[in-house]
Amino acid sequence: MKYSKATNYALHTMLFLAVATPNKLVSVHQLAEWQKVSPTYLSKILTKLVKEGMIDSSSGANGGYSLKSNWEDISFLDIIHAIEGKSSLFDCCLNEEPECLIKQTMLSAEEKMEDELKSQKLVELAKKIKVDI
Amino acid sequence: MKYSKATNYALHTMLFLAVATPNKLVSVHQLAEWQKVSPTYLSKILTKLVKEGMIDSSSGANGGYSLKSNWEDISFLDIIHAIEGKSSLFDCCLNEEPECLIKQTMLSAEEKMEDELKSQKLVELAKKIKVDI
DNA sequence: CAATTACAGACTTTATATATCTATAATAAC
DNA sequence: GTTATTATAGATATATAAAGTCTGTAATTG
Repeated sequence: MKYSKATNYALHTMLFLAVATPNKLVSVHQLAEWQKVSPTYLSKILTKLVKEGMIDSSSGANGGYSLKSNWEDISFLDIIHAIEGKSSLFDCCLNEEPECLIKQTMLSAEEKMEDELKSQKLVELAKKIKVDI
Repeated sequence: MKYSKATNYALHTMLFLAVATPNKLVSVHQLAEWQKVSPTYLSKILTKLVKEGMIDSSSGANGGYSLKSNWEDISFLDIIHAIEGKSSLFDCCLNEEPECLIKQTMLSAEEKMEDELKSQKLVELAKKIKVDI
């Protein structure tokens, strides 16, 4: 069980936008070159973030992606959910639902991780990095 | 990102052994039929648990699998690690290691889940089920 | 010896992630 | 308006891992 590379790219892109250019537009070409991934593939990932209302996009020359005004509220969990979906990590193989104790246990553990991811805001990491620079 | 079915089978098998027959030997045939999975495939999964020292196996007629004497110490995390491996759920795609803040954040969240899984012992679930019966 | 059971390795199948290719739509610059 | 630039969408291809099968071997019991 691993987080997908798509989640990896999404998180790095969001942090890039938050740190380097919180207002300016950044083209997928730039973002893709930096992360050594193909622009069309990264584009698909970023489109998911657009649809979830985390970033804006504008076509045409000098177009690109930028954070939305409410970006300081965005948590790690928001980004992960946008890419991986929101379904739980475990589903009981048998027909013991909804009483499957194993599933209940797994879900309660998963919630612990999600609580932490929800508390981790993008803006906090961005601040840390800016201080370092 | 999902837990594998193999982890699902392993957890259910361990709970079965803990509840139904904490001492007796149970053949993979029985366990597989109950979970509607092929015996050879389940056998591969259970062999991992044997190698991790969680269960014993004995060949020959009336052979099968049984919990080891220290089974009351076994946690969910132990079983999951035996099947999924122990590597972390997230690896930074870029070469920012070991300072990648994103990775650090992801790992700290994962640890919250693991702490919970470590605290959840198989024996507690077994007790709950026995009371229900 | 014969039946039963676990174990091991090669192999196949299936599903999903990853990535590419091509075409279309929108916008800006000229 | 034309051209260049950029995002978006859909179809397709490739890679990787999970899930499962097949066959044979080893160990134990009766």
